[in-house]
Amino acid sequence: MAKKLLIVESPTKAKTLKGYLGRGYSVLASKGHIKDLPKSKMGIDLEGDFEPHYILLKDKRNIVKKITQEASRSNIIYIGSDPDREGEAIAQHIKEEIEKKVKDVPIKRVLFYEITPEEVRHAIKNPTTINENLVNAQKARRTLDRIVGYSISPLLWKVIAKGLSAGRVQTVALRLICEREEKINAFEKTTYYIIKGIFEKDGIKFEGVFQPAKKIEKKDEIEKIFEDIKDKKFIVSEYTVKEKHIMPPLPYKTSTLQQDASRLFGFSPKRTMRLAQMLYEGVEIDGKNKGLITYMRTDSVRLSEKAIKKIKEYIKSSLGEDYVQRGKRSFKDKGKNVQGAHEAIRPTDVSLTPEVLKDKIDKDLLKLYTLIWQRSVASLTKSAKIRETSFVLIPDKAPDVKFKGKGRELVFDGFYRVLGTRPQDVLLPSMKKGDEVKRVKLEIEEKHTEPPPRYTDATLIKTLEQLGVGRPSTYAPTISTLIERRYVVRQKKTLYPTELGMLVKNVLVPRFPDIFDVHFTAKMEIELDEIENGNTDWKSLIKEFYERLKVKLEDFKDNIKEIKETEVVEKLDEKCPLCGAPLVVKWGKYGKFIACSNYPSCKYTRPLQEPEKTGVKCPLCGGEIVKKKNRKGQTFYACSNYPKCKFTLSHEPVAIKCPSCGFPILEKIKGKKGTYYRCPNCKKTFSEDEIKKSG
DNA sequence: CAGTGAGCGAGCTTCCGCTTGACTT
Repeated sequence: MAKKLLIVESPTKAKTLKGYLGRGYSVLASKGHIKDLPKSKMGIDLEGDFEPHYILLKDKRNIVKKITQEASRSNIIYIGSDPDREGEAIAQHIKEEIEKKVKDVPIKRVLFYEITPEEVRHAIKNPTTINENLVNAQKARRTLDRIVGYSISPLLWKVIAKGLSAGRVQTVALRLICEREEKINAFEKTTYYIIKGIFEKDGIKFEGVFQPAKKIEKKDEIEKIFEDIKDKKFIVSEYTVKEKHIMPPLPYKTSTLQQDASRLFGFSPKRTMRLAQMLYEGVEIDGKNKGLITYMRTDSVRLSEKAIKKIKEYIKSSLGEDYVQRGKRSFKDKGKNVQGAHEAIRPTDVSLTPEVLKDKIDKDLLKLYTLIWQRSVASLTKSAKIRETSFVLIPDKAPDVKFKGKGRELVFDGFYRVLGTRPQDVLLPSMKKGDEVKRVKLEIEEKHTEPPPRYTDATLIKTLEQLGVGRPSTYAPTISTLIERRYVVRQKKTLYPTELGMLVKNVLVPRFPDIFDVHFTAKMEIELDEIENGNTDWKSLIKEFYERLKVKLEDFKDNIKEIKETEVVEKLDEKCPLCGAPLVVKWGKYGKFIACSNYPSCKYTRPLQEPEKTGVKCPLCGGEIVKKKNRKGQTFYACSNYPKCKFTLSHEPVAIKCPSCGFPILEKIKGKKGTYYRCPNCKKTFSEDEIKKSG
């Protein structure tokens, strides 16, 4: 019978700990939060004391039951949820639930900063109590997010369409994407000119470019310079050689892993996380289950002492002493708490090289694992060294026309050897000041200034992280939400705002400028730090926040009609065929539609775009068959008399009589082996040849 | 492989952050 109970968040972690602690311990996982605000209502007394009314999550009932059962059989209970704000709240909630059922069993809080037998033993030997300040900071964070989300989203339902949403994180992400689009639209392309030269010395050709500090936008201006120098001698006026060290990259954390997986493999953040989770939970290797990487939701780039030692040993034995990074590398991330809940994302066992795992795990898993493995090993490999040479050439008697260029040579590959890539060398001849070089070719090149690029998953996540908006567990879901709400579409890797996304951003940002300011979250974090340090009372912070917000909410509500009329609904020149009132374009759940301005007394509506006609008559009612889209965006064909007539087809109809049963139309189906036809009535299929023969 | 689908007008939508499953066809 187990006498001690330990509760952690992740089931995988629980399994590992069980292995360390052995008999005498029962280890259970809460699988994240067990309590939260109710989904169906605000759950906060906004006119009272702002205490959040957390309820037990439905899908955690069984887990909590198991925890309390096990608790009643234990002499002592340790709660080892993650050592951070959310983890502390989880600990508090677990404690509350246990205390409802089990009395007189001591409940302790333990903090694991690392999952190693020594660290775990140390943590259990030094238990503490729940840190109320951290719990309060979580309450503040949670209530603020709920208040923002649940009081602003309904405004969108009233003004645009039901089902829409707004939030501290998603609306800022949307804002970034939309404002970038506005910048692109406002961008004015300018043309400017440079002169590119190919030179030669000692049989080596190289490139130098004349690019004046002030851009030359007039063609005749550059032509004048060109004419002036085109036949002149070119002399080396400057030549410098520098050795530079290139630092190895830091190990991966969630955000950087998502960025690279997107950039290199085109994986969406969602897919990356699914794959990483599989690597974390473990893969069957030679009949044994083995977790291949450390936890994948982390904002830390710290590596454990033990891991550093192992990886350095690996580097020494595989690449030699010369490649092992000396001294201790600081993994500090801009003064952030290095003692966070998790390590960087790294392989659990560096000796399991990608080569070893080849053929043992799925292709995509191997791709991601390779990335993680290489990056972790590279982070402890020596810097690379390059020799960089830069030169300036000037045409004879024209010292202002400087042709500049750079050469580059990798003299020590260092960590590049682990990554399997290296910067391309650019070779230059040896030169010294005063040398003359041979002019091979000079030409004017037209250049254009470029607008800023649209965000991709990778660049959006990078920006959000830099702003401190969102957490490792939310980067992927945030982008998914924007796409689900139809605020944003992803094409290839690029994120484009939709018309709806722009509308939502334009309605919200000017009316709630501080909340949807890109720096709001960073400011909030400073306040939360004060709560965590015990310097601020969380309730007064939230009260003050809400008092300010309330004014803006009221303003918005007072102006709903006006906002709708001036910013959302578009008036048409057309009159309603039923009542003669003007028609308008409104927003619905599935996009825009045309409706009568007299709603609700007149209920006339029609789709904004007439569905495309196929020219084929409906075999049931004689109406027209039109091309439509279902709510998933897939096309199908249906009778234009819907809902009176419910005839539908999944493929394009053609007015050909079925050779078998005489049904008036056939479906044209594009299969893998070519096009064939099928009768919707008798279901028989016909090849193109058979159709031609039967006429 | 086959084959469903659409309503935008009265009962519900929505937030962020922690973590992983699963009533059956």
